[in-house]
Amino acid sequence: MEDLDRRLVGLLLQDGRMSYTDLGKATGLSTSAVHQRVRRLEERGVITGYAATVSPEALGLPLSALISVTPFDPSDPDDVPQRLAHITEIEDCYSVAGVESYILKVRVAMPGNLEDLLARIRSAANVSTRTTVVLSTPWEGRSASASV
Amino acid sequence: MEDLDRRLVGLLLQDGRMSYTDLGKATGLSTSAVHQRVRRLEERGVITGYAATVSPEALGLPLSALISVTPFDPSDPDDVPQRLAHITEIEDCYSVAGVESYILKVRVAMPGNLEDLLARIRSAANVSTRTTVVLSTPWEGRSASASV
DNA sequence: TGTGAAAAGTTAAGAGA
DNA sequence: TCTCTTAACTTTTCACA
Repeated sequence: MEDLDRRLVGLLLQDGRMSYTDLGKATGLSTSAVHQRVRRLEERGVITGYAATVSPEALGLPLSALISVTPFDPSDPDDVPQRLAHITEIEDCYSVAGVESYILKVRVAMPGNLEDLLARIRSAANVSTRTTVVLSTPWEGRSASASV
Repeated sequence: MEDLDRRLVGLLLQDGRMSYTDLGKATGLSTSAVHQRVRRLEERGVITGYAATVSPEALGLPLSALISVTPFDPSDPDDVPQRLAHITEIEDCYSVAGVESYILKVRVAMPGNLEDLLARIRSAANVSTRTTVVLSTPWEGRSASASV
């Protein structure tokens, strides 16, 4: 990928609503050249979409936790992600190389909701869980990709 | 927060570049009413920004890992996040209630870079680390906030 | 909080190098 | 792959309910 494309991606990571005109000013390209390049980045799957970033606290979800998930029965077919997909509190789901099989990141309003959520996770996927509560978030979503 | 605001936030989580005109059509509001509401959501800090979402693989960072961080010397002043802030590979930094003090999510190009990164983390913050490699990501960034 | 209207700015698509 | 052009659309601001 070209340097110009990298710069466009970097700018759009910082401000996903930046206009093609401003992207052009920042890169020295014409508006339509920017437009074409961004469209190509989208088509190639480098840019997969655009999203508002919201404050979970402001939306009433101040409590985050990381949950390690281990299947009870290792002989079960491993369809844990599918079994958990409908649970909207689970923001991220990683399959990992560790003592656990999966690590989930969840957000809820308060401790009672976390208790309830854990019960739903355990019964939906037939797993045991180990939960680590997040006390504070020095930063999040800083796009390591920005370093590219 | 009102139901209309929730719907606007939900729509902008899904498509952060949606026009005010289209947001108006989706909510039944006039363009300028949408504009005012979105501006207020931004001012109140509910919407904190907009970002392109990119594929880390397409950017050449296919290897993710979760790193548990524990200070060597518990009597040290705890400024681990500040000491790590300059390391751009660290996408998320959580302070947690567990045997470890922090959990980091990082992205790198290949195993060698992970080795190098761990050395930099340990020496920058005077910590020990325990690393869990991510094998696959069934989903990520699904905005639990969408459930609001 | 909302509306509608008008000016200023942006996007999208095509022709041409 | 770039620029330029032009029509269609979107944003922004304002007066007013």
